[in-house]
Amino acid sequence: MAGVSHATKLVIQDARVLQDDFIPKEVKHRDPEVNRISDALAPITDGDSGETTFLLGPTGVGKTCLAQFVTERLREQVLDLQTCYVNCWEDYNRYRTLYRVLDAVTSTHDIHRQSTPQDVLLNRLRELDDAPYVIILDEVDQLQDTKALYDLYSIPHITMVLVANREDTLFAGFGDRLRSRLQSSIRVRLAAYNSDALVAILRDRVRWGLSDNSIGTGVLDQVADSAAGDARVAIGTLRRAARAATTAGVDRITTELVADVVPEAKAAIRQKNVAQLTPDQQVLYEVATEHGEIAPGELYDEYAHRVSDPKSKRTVRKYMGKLAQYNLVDAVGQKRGRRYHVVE
DNA sequence: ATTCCACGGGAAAGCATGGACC
DNA sequence: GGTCCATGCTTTCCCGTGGAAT
Repeated sequence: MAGVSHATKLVIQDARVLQDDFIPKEVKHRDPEVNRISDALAPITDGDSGETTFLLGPTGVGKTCLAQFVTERLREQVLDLQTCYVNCWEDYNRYRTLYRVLDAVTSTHDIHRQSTPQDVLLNRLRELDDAPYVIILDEVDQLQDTKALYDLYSIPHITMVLVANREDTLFAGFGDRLRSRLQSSIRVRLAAYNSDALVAILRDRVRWGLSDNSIGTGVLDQVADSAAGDARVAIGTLRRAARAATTAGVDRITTELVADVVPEAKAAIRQKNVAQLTPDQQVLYEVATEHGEIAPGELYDEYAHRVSDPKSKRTVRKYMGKLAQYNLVDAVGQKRGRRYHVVE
């Protein structure tokens, strides 16, 4: 108290608004998209099921935020509405997805992992037809087994909101039946934010979360520019800069401070993906990173050299497919001529 | 033209987990 | 407790395919 003036320190008033999972009470710059999603879900208010809706666009454009915002708002209108958020990164196959969806609305004491057949999960879901159910499937392109989509699609009281990066690769993995069923679904495409929009978003977060005058307009521009349209990176940068300012005991976020934390903000996203890999997969990624670009044979030899109990070549090929799907690595060329590049 | 290497689908084996039953 | 069974996940094995190197 005495001696140390508050004015000399940057104060984080509300750290939550700088977290990744924060959902604002109002969404800016996305009115047309919000309306289209709302329209797609509107039949639910009349007791029907909504349209299957895709939210498509690059990372950090607010897809997940929008999906949650709209379903949250719908919940205010529909009393018995059930909702569920599934991240397909974590629940990447049919069983886990169904389990998560069921677990969100019922007590699953009698359902146990592994030893309960998938059909049982599905039947239980079908029986829950007394209330509408909106399911957000995030990062749905990470789903290895699209049967779950087919299953859920076939249940009348369930409405799906599917979130993904790229439409073409997503639909390519679907198979004919599913593709034709989803042909008529609503698609909402979200473009990257421009710099002005990002600055506006950041300004709100600063107003809600930080003390006044803690960051200048020019510095906000800098944060926005470095994020290249990705709001997640922008907010992450702001969060890290605020934290750095706090530990340094200064009252303003400066240009230098932002420049310091930009690399780690960008690396953090990648780091999150790498952390989810198994030790074997991490070694493969490590080898690939050291070379930047590498032929499969050389990659395998080096990998086998580094671990005590190397997996088979076939398994490594599967692993590499996974790394490619996670966009950590790029597979260039077919068959024999293939080379792996690490994605920068 | 032939050989070589890698891909990727599918079948089967091996593993872990949890229930049922004794 | 101990044993057996069902289920799903991972890994390996097998192998047809095809582009690249010789």
